[in-house]
Amino acid sequence: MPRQVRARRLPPEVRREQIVAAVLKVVAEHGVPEATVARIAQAANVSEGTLYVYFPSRREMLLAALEAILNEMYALIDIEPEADALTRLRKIGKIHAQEMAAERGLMALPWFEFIAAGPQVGLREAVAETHRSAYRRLRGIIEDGIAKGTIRSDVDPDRLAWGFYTVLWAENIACMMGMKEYLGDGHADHIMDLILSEAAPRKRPEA
Amino acid sequence: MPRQVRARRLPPEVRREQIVAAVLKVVAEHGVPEATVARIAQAANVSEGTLYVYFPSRREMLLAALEAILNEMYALIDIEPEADALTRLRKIGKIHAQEMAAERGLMALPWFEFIAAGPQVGLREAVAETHRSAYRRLRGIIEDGIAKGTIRSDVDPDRLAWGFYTVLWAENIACMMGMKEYLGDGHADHIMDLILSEAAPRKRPEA
Amino acid sequence: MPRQVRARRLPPEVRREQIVAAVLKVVAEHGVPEATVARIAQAANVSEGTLYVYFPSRREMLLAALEAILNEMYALIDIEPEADALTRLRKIGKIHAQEMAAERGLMALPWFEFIAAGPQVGLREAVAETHRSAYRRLRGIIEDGIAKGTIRSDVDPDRLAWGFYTVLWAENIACMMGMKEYLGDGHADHIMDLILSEAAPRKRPEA
Amino acid sequence: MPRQVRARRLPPEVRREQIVAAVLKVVAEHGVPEATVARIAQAANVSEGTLYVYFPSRREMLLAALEAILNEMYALIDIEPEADALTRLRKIGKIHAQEMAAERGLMALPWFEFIAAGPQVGLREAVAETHRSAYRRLRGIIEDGIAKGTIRSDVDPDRLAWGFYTVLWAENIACMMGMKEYLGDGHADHIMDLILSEAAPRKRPEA
DNA sequence: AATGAATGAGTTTTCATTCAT
DNA sequence: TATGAATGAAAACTCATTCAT
Repeated sequence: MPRQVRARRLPPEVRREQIVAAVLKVVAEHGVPEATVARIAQAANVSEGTLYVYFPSRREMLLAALEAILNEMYALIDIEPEADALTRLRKIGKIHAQEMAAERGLMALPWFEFIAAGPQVGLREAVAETHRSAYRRLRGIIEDGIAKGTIRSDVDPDRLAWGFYTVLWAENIACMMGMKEYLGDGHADHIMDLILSEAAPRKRPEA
Repeated sequence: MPRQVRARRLPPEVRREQIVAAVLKVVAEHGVPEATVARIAQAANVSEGTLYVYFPSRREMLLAALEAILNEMYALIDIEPEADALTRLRKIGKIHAQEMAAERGLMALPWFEFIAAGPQVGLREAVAETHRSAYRRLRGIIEDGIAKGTIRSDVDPDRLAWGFYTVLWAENIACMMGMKEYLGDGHADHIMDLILSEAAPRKRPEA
Repeated sequence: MPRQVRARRLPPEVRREQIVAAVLKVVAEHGVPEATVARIAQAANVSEGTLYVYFPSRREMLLAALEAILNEMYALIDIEPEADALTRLRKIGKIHAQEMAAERGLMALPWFEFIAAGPQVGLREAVAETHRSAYRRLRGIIEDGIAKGTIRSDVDPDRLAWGFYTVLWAENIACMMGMKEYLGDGHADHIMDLILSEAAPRKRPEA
Repeated sequence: MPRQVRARRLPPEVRREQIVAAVLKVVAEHGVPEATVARIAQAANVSEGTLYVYFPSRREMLLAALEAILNEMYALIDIEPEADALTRLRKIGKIHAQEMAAERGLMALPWFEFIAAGPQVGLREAVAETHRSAYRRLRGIIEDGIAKGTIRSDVDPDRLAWGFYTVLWAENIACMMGMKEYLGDGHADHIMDLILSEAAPRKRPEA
């Protein structure tokens, strides 16, 4: 007869999600190096031993959390899927900037928080892969826009996608360092406009 | 009970620099969280005790290394001091890009490697301050350019300086994650051109 | 990476007591400053890590041990609770003297062994508080005796209690320094008699 | 040409005294466990290396300091050497009590501060020997008093000397723990009177 | 499946002692 | 004689991982 039932028997998938959510919470609050299994267990309202029933190691827990962030990023990218490419890009950029400025949600958990484990733990490669994955999705939008004529046909999709990404990254860094002066004064927005205006079709490239 | 004299007596200043160099080396190789005093001591070829003769704590060692990076950044910014502002900015951008692509020198040790110690250690604030310090220097160049007429007078120096910084940051991130495709294909250069061309005086601001 | 299971799983309370016992043993043998966690772990036959499962710090281990000593002292004070006050005091004094002379049991672990951690650790205050606590209990006996007429009504309970305590302290010091000549030849007993005879009611206060 | 002359060449004996004084100062301030050679060197205004020119080890420094305390105790005992024995004892007791209450001078550095190094360092035995030495001197006064008739001839000098010592010890302990209530309210004085009145010659032994 | 007590290697930091200068 | 840079063993404490229950 157990004195206290901490966690009811739960479907494995649910339990896993519960743990992943806990990892994200702890990482957001304390950063990766301080995301100890003890803290994760507490946040997940589960014993430390249970974590190891669902994950072979702390590293795997972090990777699972990274994947969750990727999905969040996908969700952001897939916002307003019926709009034209440029509109979509602008929308994505705007929301990202807002999230960064507000330090809110998963987006405010900068991806490279995961870089923090050091170059040799192998999380960095995972982060890079995550970025590449999101990047490809983004470029898909651009290529689609070119095909549909909503983006100038002479635009190099790689160039535009990376330009877009440049701003996202800078926002992430600024968010991570708490540089309100960068996030708050629309500097990133300005660069974003500059980059996207290059891609706008018709007439002069400047509006 | 000292058993063995490993390192010959050295002028304190030299030894300090030796240690700082070791810190940078270890951080570059393993990242901040894995930059243990044991590793630093080994890299500096001194005992762990010796480290504490020169620094009161591991944190101070890291801060000293951060300062060295800042000085490197200053040196980069002060390159070609007699040239006109735009030329200087272009030159700084070019060298930074090269260093990042080559993963060479101190510049290739991305500043925000130091962010990796986790939000609670207080290194992040130090990094942010370092960035602000370099930023101000950069803006000084711009303001000087405006005063001398080599930069358009209607340019907002903050906007331009942050725009410039945006690219540096993105390059740093890409370098840190080993994203050769970003660094090698001139994507950052392109954004840099876009930003700087806005600031060029005479004629139409866009080519 | 746990290699070996040294200690079988035990009810937490039992393990805690086991550790406290180990602390007392080590302190008695080596003194507080040399009561290292390594020694305590060895004495308790658990790993050092296990100690920190039950106590947040070495200091807390020492305080727990101090509390155990206080309880022992309480037990001594509460001996023969139905006897009259003077008889009780005499009995307490006698047993204390015996324990000190025999260097036996917890009583032989002088309280102020805990003072030895140095003035800055803050254990001294805890020791003082422990003494005050036992002192109050002792004074309670005396006040009770006065109320019941077994102690002269003109006796100042504080004076008598501190007088009693004076002898206990001296015995402790002598025990700690191994001064057999003091403990063995009844010198403390004599002072104790002197002090208690003052408190005896009726007739002449003793010749 | 040395940049800064810390300590002029000094007669060895003077330098030794300088160091011993530093040890006492540091022990009084920080206690034995915290009396590090670094602190001692600083207090003596001498390099750490120099300490080892005059003493083979930290332990010897502490023992030398203990000896200095013994001399201080001798000086206290030899106060008013021409007075009669009881007067001398009363005087000694009074000054000791004052010093303890005021936490002043070397006397306020309780001897058993030196016990703090732990039972196995061998300082305790040295402390005990110091006490015995002072004890013998004290008993000499008493024996002298008996011979001269200023102390009752039926008094056991050992008993009286130890009784006297009992109070000194208790005062030391109280001082060490900061028990103002004991030191300030004359409790120790009272016991002292009790003990000494036993030794007063003529008439009844005191009421 | 779930637990959490137990582990021990590893972390940062301290400090008595030595010895080349 | 005097120095203080250098040492390394040992201190307190942390934490990912295991496994008997």
